[in-house]
Amino acid sequence: MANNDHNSKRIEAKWQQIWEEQKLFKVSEDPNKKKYYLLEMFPYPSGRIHMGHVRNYCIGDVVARFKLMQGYNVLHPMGWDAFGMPAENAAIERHIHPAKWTWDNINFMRYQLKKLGLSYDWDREIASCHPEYYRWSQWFFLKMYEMRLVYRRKAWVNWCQTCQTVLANEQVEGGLCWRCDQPVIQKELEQWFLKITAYAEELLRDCEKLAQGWPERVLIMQKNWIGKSIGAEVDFPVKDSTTVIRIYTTRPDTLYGATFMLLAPEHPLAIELARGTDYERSAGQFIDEVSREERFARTSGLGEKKGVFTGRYAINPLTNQPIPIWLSNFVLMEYGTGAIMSVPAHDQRDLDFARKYHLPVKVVIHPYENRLDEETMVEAYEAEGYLVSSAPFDGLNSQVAIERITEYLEEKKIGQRTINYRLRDWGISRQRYWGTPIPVIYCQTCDIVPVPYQDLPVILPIDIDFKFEGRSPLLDYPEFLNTICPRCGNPAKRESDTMDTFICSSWYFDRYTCPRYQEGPLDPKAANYWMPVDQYIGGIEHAILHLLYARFYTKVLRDMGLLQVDEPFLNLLTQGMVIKDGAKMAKSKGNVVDPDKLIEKYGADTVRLFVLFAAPPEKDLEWSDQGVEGCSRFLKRVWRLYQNYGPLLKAINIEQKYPSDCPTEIRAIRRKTHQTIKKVTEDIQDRFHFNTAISAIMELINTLYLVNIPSQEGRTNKLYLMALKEAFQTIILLLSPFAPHIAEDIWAGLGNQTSIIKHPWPDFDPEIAQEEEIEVVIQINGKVRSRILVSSEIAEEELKLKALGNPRIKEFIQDKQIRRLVIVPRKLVNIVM
RNA sequence: GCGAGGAUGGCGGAAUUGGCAGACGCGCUGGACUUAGGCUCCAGUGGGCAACUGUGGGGGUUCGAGUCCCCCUCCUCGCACCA
Repeated sequence: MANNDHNSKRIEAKWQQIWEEQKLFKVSEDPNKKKYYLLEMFPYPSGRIHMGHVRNYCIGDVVARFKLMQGYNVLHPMGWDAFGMPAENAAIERHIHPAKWTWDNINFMRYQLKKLGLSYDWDREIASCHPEYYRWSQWFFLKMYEMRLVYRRKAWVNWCQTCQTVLANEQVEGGLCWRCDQPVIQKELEQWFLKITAYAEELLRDCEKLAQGWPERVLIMQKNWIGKSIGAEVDFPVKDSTTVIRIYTTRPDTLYGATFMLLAPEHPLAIELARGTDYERSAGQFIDEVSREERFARTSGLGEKKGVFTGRYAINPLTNQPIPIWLSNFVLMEYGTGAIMSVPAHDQRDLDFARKYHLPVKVVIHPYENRLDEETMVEAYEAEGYLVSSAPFDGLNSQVAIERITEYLEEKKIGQRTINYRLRDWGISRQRYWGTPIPVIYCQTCDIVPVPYQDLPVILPIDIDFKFEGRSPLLDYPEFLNTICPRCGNPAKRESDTMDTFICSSWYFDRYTCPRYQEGPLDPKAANYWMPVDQYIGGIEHAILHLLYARFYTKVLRDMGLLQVDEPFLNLLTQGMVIKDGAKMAKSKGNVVDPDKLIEKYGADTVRLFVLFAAPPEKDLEWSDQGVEGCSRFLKRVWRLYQNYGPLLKAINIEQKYPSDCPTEIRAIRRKTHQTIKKVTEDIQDRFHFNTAISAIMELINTLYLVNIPSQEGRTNKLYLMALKEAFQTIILLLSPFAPHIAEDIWAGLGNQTSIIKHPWPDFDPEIAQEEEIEVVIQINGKVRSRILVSSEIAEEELKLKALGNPRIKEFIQDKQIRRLVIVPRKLVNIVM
């Protein structure tokens, strides 16, 4: 038994301890080495590691170990995204203090991660709930306040009643809270905002820089989220009044077709316009009604389009004709100017509205191929065409007209070219306890006073009477709330809201470069040496939220002079989900596989190997217990080879040169060895296709099982043993990023004194890898009819003769006419008849 | 509706540049070892008795298509009144 089983528990514990004692993965800046910053998304300490984490971190670990062996100075850190709601929910449900719950989880999960044998520099570990981390989150807040990138305003916010807090737009998914799946309602609150919109253009533009290293779909999602649109703002005077209403449109070419105007019910002029008209009451009722509507229903496109007449008219500034002003629920106050001109002939939403309320439809653009009928049309014509009923612009192409009419508006000073973004400023206030306190003081005389830098961090009190209910306990904790105004010295109140946790994850990768730095948030030397992250690995679920915020922070930190990069993550790998029985592994579905139990049963090496072998990283991974068995079996096969021939091979010195007239069998072993190095190296570094890399290693093992195992005669054949040792040693080296413990143990067993990670990644010799004989396919009319073995250096002419001379082929050809002969060197000969 | 990705044996997946479809693993079948089972080792394994046929379906380009082009079906993901 002992011989067949490598006793994973023993050797894994042994090597993990040695790696830790020798601080093998500890790194520092070294200007003489090429740096490589490899990062996986840090986990939320929810309690236990799940398979998604295992997959994420194993993928990263292969890359880290591979780069280490290639001689890079590799930064590979780990930490904890430790603030957030689940800690409070656990507190409420189980009466455990969020801090205790969080730190217990961190300690357990760190222990779990260490059992996987991951190559982290644990000395750089950070936890975002630690005051030495969040003090700098507060520092950034104050700096951004100085830079006028932070502001406070009353705003309608997404409110989750279950979580008792505000959600950013990005955290509302289909009208439901991203965390608890409960409906989100609207509430008006005083909120702190970060001005991410100030960077909208740069965030959009720099997507181009990421096109090489990021998945296209992530960039598309980001671009859509930023939602740039180019158009014009146009002033419409209100009839019988001095008031002017400004609208935003992307289609100035349709201005002559505007037959009515729509205002958002929240528009400041909405109720004012209706005042004194016959429609005042119905308008008021309508505004009231819409305010109670769910935001999701209103913005989903599925809700009913409703409206009400204000009783007033605006003057179309180009036609000088009066058009009725209506209010409608589908116009949003937050976008553009909160008012639109309606061109029913050329906008489907407007057409639906016009037909419903019997408002006029006026065609101003005809397609080139036919004419529209405004009386009967049910589909708005939104595409390109030529202008009609547009006085001086008639006949113009609509694309051209956009430019011309915009110029005309600017000339007449009734409008201007305008760019709008869908992206809104980032509301960061959360009415929760377990988060970074917002470092602000409210004073009756001085109003809003930022906490002075020297008073940071504003410590989140831990020794607090936690009431275990939804309301933030800070609100009932006078020792925290009551303070002195730093400006006038009078009693004042602290802000009791905390920051959105996405703040923590927006700069943690910067802090890893200098985790214990005291003089400021970042040590410029370290940050500028390591940043940007060369490879970032994580789940696709963060495609918008986290990645956009992190990009935003990077640009802000650059503008503070703390960083020299524009983008934080050069390359991004979004790994697929772990699936079992056709569904994502989830507690609620009862299909979770516990990594701990698997490690207990098979060892970390097997678990690592399986999650890397079962599918390429970007695809979903279908869990298979039998697949795990297969990987375990493979490692045992490696171990058995080592048990049987390790001592023999250990004694062999492979420094000696192979003579040029090496026997065929030896050349074949060496060829396979070097082909495998080539395949594994390229699969890891060019494609991250670890599944095919592993299968190549399996092939080499299979080859060694089949070759003539050293008999008595073989034992004296030095060259043969050298080739075998070269092959086996190569297997161990190539396997080491995937299954590092068994590799390390065998490596030591082969007589090596230093860790395998210190050994350079093997190089392949293209000449040795080159096939001597290749099989060439002979086709007749594209169908394979025969195969011949030829020298890989065969001349085309000779190949042709061999193909035509092949007996089986001769039979097919007989005396028929050959119309064409296609020869693909080293691949095939196709005879066309 | 718009955008992106996908569909290959019984299963997970290979095929990187238009050139032998199915690497590797699982499963299955047979053999060896064994009192027996398991483990292990070896061999076989897309379908079809065969000619042949086969990468979701239909068409096309090409000497040659899983791969390129057109049309269609289904699946997954993202966005979805942003004027």
